[in-house]
Amino acid sequence: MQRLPRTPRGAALMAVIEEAAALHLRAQAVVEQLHGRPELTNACRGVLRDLARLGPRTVPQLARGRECSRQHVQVLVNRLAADGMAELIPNPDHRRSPLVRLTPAGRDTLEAMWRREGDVIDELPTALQVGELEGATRVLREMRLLLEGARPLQVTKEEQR
Amino acid sequence: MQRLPRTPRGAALMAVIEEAAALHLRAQAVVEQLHGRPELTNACRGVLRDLARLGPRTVPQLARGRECSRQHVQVLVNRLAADGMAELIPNPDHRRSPLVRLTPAGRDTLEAMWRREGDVIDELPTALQVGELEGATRVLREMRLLLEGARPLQVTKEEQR
DNA sequence: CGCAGGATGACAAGAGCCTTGTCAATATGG
DNA sequence: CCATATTGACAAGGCTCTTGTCATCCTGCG
Repeated sequence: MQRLPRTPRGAALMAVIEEAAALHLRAQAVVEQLHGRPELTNACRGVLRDLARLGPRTVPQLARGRECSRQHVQVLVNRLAADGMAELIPNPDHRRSPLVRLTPAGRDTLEAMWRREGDVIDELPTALQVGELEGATRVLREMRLLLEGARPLQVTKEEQR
Repeated sequence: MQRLPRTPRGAALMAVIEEAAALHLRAQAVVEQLHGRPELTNACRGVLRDLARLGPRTVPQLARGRECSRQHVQVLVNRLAADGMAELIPNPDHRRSPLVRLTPAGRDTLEAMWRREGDVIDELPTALQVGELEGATRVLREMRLLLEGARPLQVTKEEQR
């Protein structure tokens, strides 16, 4: 039973992917127990982050940016709205599709999350140098772009059925 | 609204985590469409990989190695057994808890998966050097170990209720 | 302007992943 | 030998996400 990239470079690429996956899972676990259960679910937090990063957006816009179905995003947004984390405001460009905006409560929640995460990150006792970290980041980004390759995007017409 | 690690190192660590997550998701998407839907689901593939890596194991052993509930792993194993990918063989050390072992069909399936993945990896057109990749792998591993910190493990007694 | 076709919100059914709780049968260790 | 723990099986339920369907709204084209 062979580990199958056959070139040294292939093996090294595979190792990076595996470690990236392991780190991601571990980081997610840390984040999970950091914000505890009671707060928002993972997917909701993702939408919240998008709203903070991108500003008010309609549901379909959020869905496109997230590469998942607009119906699902709709559910998440409705949940956030019900929880007072987001609100729907009139959209001057579209009467049927309101803009979703963070409420102050949503903003506070997000900032508390970021503060908790930042605290953990800043206190990690590591000897890693900023230069090494930047090198790793660059490698990871390049690999992601490679894997994105010629990716199709932006279709719609209800995703071509 | 601030991105909150306050030190340069914190920001660099955060960047690595974010890129690792992005790469992981992208790699998962590639793998997903590589093996197509008809085959096994993601979780089943994970168990299959564990079986190949670790050899015959009981369900509870698999669950502990995977940090998820034994009940869930049981379901996955039952599914694999039903699909002919794994088989249950008598366990000399435990009459009630059989060992789960890959069948030849399971092994073939796994090897086909690895071959497909290896082919994609080996053919990525990248200028990244093996040394850079190894550096990135080292950084990622170190960060994961940092985040594992003093992690509790191996509790049981039905997970302390 | 009028209208066809696309976009949007809402709802539903369903798949996959995972958890906790429970139960009966079996192991284990003192 | 017996209390305690483990194991397999089943159930209920939550979260994430998909696809399909509808009625309604919007937009662009003629």
